This record gives sequence, structure tokens and C-alpha cells, in this order.
Amino acid sequence: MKMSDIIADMILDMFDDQTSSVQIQRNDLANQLGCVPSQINYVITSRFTPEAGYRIESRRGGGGYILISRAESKDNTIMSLINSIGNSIDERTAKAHIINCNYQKLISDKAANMMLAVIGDGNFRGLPRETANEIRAKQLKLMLLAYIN
Amino acid sequence: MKMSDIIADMILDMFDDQTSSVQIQRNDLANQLGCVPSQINYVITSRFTPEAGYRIESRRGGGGYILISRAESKDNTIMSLINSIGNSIDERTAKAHIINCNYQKLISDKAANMMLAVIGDGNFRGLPRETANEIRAKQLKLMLLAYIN
DNA sequence: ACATTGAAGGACAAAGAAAGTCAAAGACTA
DNA sequence: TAGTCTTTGACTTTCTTTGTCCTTCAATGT
Repeated sequence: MKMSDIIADMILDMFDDQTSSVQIQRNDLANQLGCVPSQINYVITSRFTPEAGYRIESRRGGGGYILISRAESKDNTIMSLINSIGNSIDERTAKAHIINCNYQKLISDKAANMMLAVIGDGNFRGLPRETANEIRAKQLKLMLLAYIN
Repeated sequence: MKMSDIIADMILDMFDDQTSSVQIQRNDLANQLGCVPSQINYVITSRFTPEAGYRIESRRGGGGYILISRAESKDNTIMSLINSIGNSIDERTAKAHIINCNYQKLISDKAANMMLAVIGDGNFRGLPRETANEIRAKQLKLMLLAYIN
């Protein structure tokens, strides 16, 4: 079996029905499994993606950690929205999605306002349209994910 | 748990709903917790910052002390944080502000996670650093503003 | 008043502890 | 065999801990 799969399984096993997040020590885990630390990063970036419903946080330095949280939301409406957003989205479409989610009570007013603030074209003034659309897509997906976590 | 976090929690616990300021004896506290005195300074400068709504006063010599006072209103604190952010901010600083706000209970976990998701460097990959910093600053300010409205 | 002394706190740098990045090399697969 | 996925390792960045030396202040004795 591939090392990457072993690592991924290991992490997956740490989630149980109760907990929706898992904390690991990168070096410890690497040591325990006999791989180099950076392979943990590889597994995380290739398998524990936003599209798969995972959010990553980390801290360096003494007592550092990597925290992997998964979306625990029953309604997967938002998850499928996340997956439907490609790697680029324009302001109009993004706005429509947000307003729609809010209208359906999937996200709160406050969250919707924060999202709208972020995806506004004004923030990307000066950038090529396509670049802006790509950044917007990444950010929107991550925000939605953070919201349902 | 990290010593720094223990110290920060200890100080936070000394605030109650009534009192908006806390006085400590650096050496006593260090002794009590089993760390070196200068670590108290580290915690204060890294966690109890003006941006997070704290003001520090101190006195040396016999009977010296450190006085930590916090701002009364959460919204005011966030407003002054917004004002302290210029038109450019790097990931590290933005992250520190967000984590701090969350730590001080100025913003919810969910909001903090959404903000962290947005300001992450990964979203801006490929852009010149300064361009990314400018976009990040705009977005962070707008999000904070959306949060308190 | 003045000098001395000891009790604080401050500043800063070095060492230590994690995690992140990136690119090159190797292995697999269509 | 081209293209993708994995593995590895060297180097970087960030955060924390520790220690040493410096400055300030109050009390005290002359």
C-alpha cells in the first residue's frame, strides 16, 4: 500500500462519529509512520481539500500543530454548491449564490454580508478579470466551508 | 498546553465582567507558573496588544507592577483595529489580529475561521506580494465591518 | 538632601521547536 | 512514453522558551 494512502487512512481513522476535527503533530506522525514530514503536507493538500469538505489550520513553533476539520453539516446543499463552483467565478454569480443561500436560510445575514464584502469587485480593482475570478472562487469556497464547519 | 497559552488564560481569567483592568506582579506570576519572568512579557506583547484592545502600564522598582486594561466596548475595539489596519497587510499580521480577536471573544469562532480562510496566502498565489497585501487589507477591513454591523 | 542598596520590571538575543515550501527524482498509468 | 502522482530532502519561516544584562524606583541610612 502506498505511504500516502496509509497516512490518509490514519488521519481518517482519527475522526470518529463524535469529533469533527483532528489535531496532529506533523513530525510525530511522520516519525511514527516512517516518512518524511513534508509528505504529511502532500497528503493534506492532495486529499484533505475544501472540495472534499476539509479545512486546515496550523501553527508553527513550539507546541505547533496541524488541525484538520471536516464539514459536519447534515444538509449537503452547501457542499454541493462548493463543488459546483469551479476555479473561477464572477462577482454577479458569486453574489447570486450568496444571496440565494441566505434566502434559503442556509447562511446567516451576518455571514452573507461578510461574504459579499469579500467577493466584491472593488477589492480586486486593477487585476485582470480572470485572476480576480480565480481568487474569488477560492475564497468563496473556503468561506462557505468555514461556515458549515 | 503551551506555557504561553496558560499565562494568557491566567490573565484573561483575572478579568471579570466588572473589572476592566488587572494588575500583576511579573515575578510572582512567573514563579507561580514556573516560567521565566520575561516570558510574561512575551505573552503580553504577543497577545495583549493595543490592536486587541489592551493598554499596558507598568512600574519598575520596589512595589512595581504591570497593569493591563481592556477597552470597554467590543465594537469600539474592532473599530479601532479596523482603523489601525492600513491599506496593506501581510498574512502573518492579519492572522495574528484575527486569532487575537477570537481569543478575546471579540469575534466568534465561525467568523474567525471565515476570515482566516479569506486572508490565507494560498488564495493569492501568483500575485505580487504587495498586490496581495492590499487586497487582503481591503477584505479584512470589510469583513470586520460587516461583522459588527 | 544624598548616596546606597535591593527589588522590581524591560529589552534583546540566542537557542529550540515546529510547520511550510519547493524542486528534483522516482514510480505508475493511459 | 508522456504525463501525472509520490517520495525525499534541503532550506525557510514562524513561534516559543530561556537567559543575561540593563534601567527604574522606593526605601533606608548618613
